[in-house]
Amino acid sequence: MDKSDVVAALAALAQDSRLDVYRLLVQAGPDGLPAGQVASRLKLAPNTLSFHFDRLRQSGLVTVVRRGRSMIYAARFDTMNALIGYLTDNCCAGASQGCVVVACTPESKVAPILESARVRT
Amino acid sequence: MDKSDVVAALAALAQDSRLDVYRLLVQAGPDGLPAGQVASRLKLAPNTLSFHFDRLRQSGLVTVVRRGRSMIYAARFDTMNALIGYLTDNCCAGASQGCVVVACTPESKVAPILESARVRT
DNA sequence: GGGACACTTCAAATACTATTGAAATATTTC
DNA sequence: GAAATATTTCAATAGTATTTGAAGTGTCCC
Repeated sequence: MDKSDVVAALAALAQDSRLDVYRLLVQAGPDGLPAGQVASRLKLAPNTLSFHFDRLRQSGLVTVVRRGRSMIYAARFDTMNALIGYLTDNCCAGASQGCVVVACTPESKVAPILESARVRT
Repeated sequence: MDKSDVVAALAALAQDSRLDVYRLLVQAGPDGLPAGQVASRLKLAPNTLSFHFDRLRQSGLVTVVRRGRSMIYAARFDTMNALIGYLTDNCCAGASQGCVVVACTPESKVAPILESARVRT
């Protein structure tokens, strides 16, 4: 993850609605949520939400797959971990004081859908 | 740390120069660096840098104290930890899969300067 | 106190971001 | 295939951020 990716991810998260969306997806876990459910929970207009999802997707923070008429968005934990790693990297020039690194690696409970699941990153 | 603080901190970090500045301060550790040294290392105009420091300070990511003619800026590790905590909070609805939380709590090697050290947060 | 040094503040120009309403696309159901 | 559902794309507008040059403030040293 290079600097421009990090800036893009931070910029994506640095907005009220998107931060809410992202956190909702983080809490939802690897199986994600359909766009409509995010829209209704957060009371966002579908076109506005679509714009925000796009930012999150372009910056690598979420993935999306189509399932029927719905678009299922899910948080990318690898990106979140890389982001945090970048921020805390070489903290205090590597001094030994308690700097623990985060690692979120949850697993999906849903079997991967192979045919209709073309993931757009 | 409430949502608006988190958005402010993320927005502060979501900018090329500021991200560089912040990381430099994180690596420098709790004793910080004088503004001029940051300016020369990152090749930034002093007024531009001052603007960026202000953003970082307003969002609680850095502190500043005057030492003689210099302004010493330092990263606030408590804010960084809170920020990361917010992002990873309730990850996967609290599922038990390996979600470790970060904690950076380094200590200064410099004895606190009591007279001239009015910290502006 | 006068000059040099280290930074900050101000004002103006330019560029980016978010939101809205209207129209378009993909998928399912009848 | 037409209607309904779920979501995206487009165009316009209003608000916010970054940079630059010029001027200002606080501190040290003679």
